[in-house]
Amino acid sequence: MGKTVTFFKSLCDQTRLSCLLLLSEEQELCVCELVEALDAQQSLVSRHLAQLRAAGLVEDERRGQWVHYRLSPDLPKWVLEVLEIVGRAEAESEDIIAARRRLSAMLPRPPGRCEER
Amino acid sequence: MGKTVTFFKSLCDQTRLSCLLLLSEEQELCVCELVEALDAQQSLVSRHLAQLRAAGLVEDERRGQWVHYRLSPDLPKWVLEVLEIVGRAEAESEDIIAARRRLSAMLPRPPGRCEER
DNA sequence: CCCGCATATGCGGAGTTGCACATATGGGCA
DNA sequence: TGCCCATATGTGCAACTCCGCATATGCGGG
Repeated sequence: MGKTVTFFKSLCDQTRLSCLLLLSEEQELCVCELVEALDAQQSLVSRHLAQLRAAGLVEDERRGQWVHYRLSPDLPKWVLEVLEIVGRAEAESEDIIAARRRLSAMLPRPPGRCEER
Repeated sequence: MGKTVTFFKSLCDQTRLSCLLLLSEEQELCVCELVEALDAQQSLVSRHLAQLRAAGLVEDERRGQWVHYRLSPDLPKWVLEVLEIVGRAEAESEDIIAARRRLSAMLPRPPGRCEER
């Protein structure tokens, strides 16, 4: 199947879209932060992240108990452009605002995040 | 469901994506042209166009026996930006090139198109 | 070594999607 | 009116998606 179609399949679910947009904003988040931000079940988030990884959109890195996700560093330019545009368009959406609020309410999270808690 | 997610659901099928990209290029196409360009069944194309119409992405206009489709005139700017970016990214794809070839091979089609045949 | 926390995955069910085939609708034309 | 062409839609099926629940895995600390 076309790579482009595969890319859009990743964007056409609210959980995955929110993950991608939050990762664009925050550079890097661990699973538990996304679970909190999206107010979703851990297994759900984990599964969608696995799909994003399979699609090559994100990469993960284990640090201790935590697994951190970020956008893949080698995404084609047009993919980044699309994400940026969508990010701007969605910036004021209920979902994203609520997610950001829950995220920043988690704790004071100095650089290093989950490791500190 | 979020409007954004709905939009991407429209893009995540190859038939619909190709329809949208061809419509971006050609301004306006009738169903039989899309059927030819995509080398697909008429019922398939018609159904996907109906989905795009339901999503508000295209509008149709009956002219005699033919129904012409074009992008909706009131699409949000970010949607047009995404379509443009994808159009550029997909411009060289097998699918689109073949579609363009079949389209231009249909006939000499002066402005007015299907009406002339 | 064992426990607990963070994360991943097996599994099954409900809903959805994409498709082909057949049929319906609607317009032009003899 | 009757026929033909372009388009839309009903129907049934196979495949796939999304989800929750339960369980597995991986890691650090006591």
